[in-house]
Amino acid sequence: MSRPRPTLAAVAARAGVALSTASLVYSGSERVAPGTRERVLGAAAELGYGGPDPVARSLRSRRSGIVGAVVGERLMYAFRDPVAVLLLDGITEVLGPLGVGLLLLPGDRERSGPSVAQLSRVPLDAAVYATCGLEDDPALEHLRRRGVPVVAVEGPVADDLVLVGIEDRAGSAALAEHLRDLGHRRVAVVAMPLRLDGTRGPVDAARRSLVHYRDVRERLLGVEQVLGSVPAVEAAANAVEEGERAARALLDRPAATRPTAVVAQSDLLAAGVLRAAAALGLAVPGDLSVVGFDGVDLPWLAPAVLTTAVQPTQEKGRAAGRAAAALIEGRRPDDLVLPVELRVGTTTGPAPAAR
Amino acid sequence: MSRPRPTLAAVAARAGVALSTASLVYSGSERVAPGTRERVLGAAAELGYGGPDPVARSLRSRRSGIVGAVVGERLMYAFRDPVAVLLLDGITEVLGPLGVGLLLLPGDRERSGPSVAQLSRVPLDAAVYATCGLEDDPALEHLRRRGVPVVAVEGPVADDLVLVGIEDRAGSAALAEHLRDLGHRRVAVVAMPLRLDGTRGPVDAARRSLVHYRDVRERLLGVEQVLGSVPAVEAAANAVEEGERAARALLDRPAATRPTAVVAQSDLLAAGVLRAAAALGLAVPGDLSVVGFDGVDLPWLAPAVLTTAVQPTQEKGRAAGRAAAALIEGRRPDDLVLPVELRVGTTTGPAPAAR
DNA sequence: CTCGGCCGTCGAATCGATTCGATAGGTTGA
DNA sequence: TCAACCTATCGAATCGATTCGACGGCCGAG
Repeated sequence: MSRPRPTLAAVAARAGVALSTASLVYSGSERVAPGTRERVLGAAAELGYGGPDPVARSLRSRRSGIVGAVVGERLMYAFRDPVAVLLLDGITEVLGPLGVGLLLLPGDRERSGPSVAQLSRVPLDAAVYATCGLEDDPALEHLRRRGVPVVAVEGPVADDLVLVGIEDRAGSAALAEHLRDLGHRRVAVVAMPLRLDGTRGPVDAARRSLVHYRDVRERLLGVEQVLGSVPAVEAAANAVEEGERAARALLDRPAATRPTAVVAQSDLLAAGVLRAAAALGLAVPGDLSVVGFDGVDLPWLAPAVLTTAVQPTQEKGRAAGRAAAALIEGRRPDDLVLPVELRVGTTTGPAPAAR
Repeated sequence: MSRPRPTLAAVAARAGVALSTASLVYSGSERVAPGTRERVLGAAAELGYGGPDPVARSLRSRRSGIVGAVVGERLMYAFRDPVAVLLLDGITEVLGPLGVGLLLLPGDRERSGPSVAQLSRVPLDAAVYATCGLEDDPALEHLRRRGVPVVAVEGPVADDLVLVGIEDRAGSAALAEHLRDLGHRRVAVVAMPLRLDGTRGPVDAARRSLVHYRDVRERLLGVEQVLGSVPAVEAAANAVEEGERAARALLDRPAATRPTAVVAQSDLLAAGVLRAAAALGLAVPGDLSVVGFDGVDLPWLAPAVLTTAVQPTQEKGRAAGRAAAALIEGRRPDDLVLPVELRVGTTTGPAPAAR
């Protein structure tokens, strides 16, 4: 057991062939005689040889078969978000059959990016900024120097990155128009975190200027483009409880000043808003209309159907996977922006008559 | 851009030192003169050298800094389970600071294990069977031949694996005792999948003998050990909807033959049972008591508090991470079984009087 | 003034494979 | 029968670092 693992050289020696011939057997070359092949495979079996060492193979072929997924915060938080999970699933769906594995690169408690120390020890063919991405992330600079191509999903924008995104702004605008057409005039936004520092509460101009996430900024702009400036409350995380908390701050006041509609920047936050509304005894959509964003499956919302902008999350993941695969092969794929679709559910209705 | 990346040799040449000296600089050795160090670092900066190639480094050091996480099914299913997410989070919490990355090894549609083709291309220092693990998984055999040490969390049991688990049986037995003490005599089980083949429905002896998951088997045994043989319905997946579906089959019948308590093998399934009960107009715990397992945070269950066996999921993950780290260093850690704790909530009560 | 020791640097072997050009042996056509 | 060709196998260079033993020069001690 503690014996050193046999190498291909040992196998070749045992089979009585040259190292290069044995290698040919494993690389599936046609140019090796059936008898020889069997002899090599036989020797390998006898020695308990488990196949060519991936590291040595990578060294020569300049390819590790590993793509890094930068998820930006602790897994337990990142994966609470169904969008992140679906996205990763789409990526692996494409990469898996190609024999490429996905390496998780979570940030730790404090920083939002992965540690450069870890990054520099891991052989990456490409990296995907999956759920996050500060535009001044030091890890990004490191990847550049290493020559690791990067796909950014809703992430940082730069010329040397391939971008896969969705119509955040248009989708948000469509939701805002829907509310405007229903007569809503007092509309508020519950925003996803503008940056990962645990801040929550009303968003003022100063805070507003600190937005680090592209999708957050775009979704905000989409609403403002239709409704003008609207009050916004930031959630400390993209999670149901945070949505509820933010919504309470917005809704726990007399009807005359209370918003008649809330635009949550994600379905998760919208679920929280619905819970807050229920807790405060507000009827949806009678007293309050609520919209989300993403179109994720929230089974426990039933029978309510959330009005939201449905994005093709899994397809976005597949696109990111395809982009990474292309980059690995040395191609440079085009940026891609996927459409979102307005889904009108049962959580929006005409604005209550002004009193 | 398309220029080949500079190598350490190029940096050394530029700095006018030997390759080995340059290497010393990057390996943080004390035995290099400050002036030399600066000259090398300066040359590296000028050339845009991003640090030593991880692959080459791994080849020599026989260490890749990568641990594989076998999650057994598609990510989108695996990560719907909060237990899986928390477990992985615990693992990365330990491994991350050690500079070790976690590589996801999902199964594909059909097989439950990762493909050997993928496995054999990836440099692994160790592997963790995280949420799954067939005892006859071909991937396991492959890892053995490759000499990759394996940590099994609730997974396959074998002498050459390090096991990290919880008191599945005792926890289940405690739940069963709780129900027995409350006077329940007609108790049914909603079981997690016995194996990953999409089967759902009543579990007969034949099916029962096919159980491939240790935790499922143990939890079943725990209940039987207290209550004797009880009817069980298998869910096709560990998910809320599947729990609901299984529970409907169990509960949609006259009160005289309906179970008065349901033991769900996970909190997710228990949530489904609660939904089924609500849909059928059954009061909990008046008409029906429900228990789960895991102790995960299900915010949308509020204000109900699920009676369940709370396992230290995250600590289990940390333990698995520590075990993997130990194995990488050549140590052989002991198996570990963590305790679970009965949490009595509001979903269990005295059995309804027999009519 | 000289010798032992120490510190910083260098050479060379090594990790385990891939891959291309070369070669030996056998076949085929003229 | 011999040249021309194939084909299966082999040798050797290569990927990019790490690491250990050796070496040269500078210092202090005798």
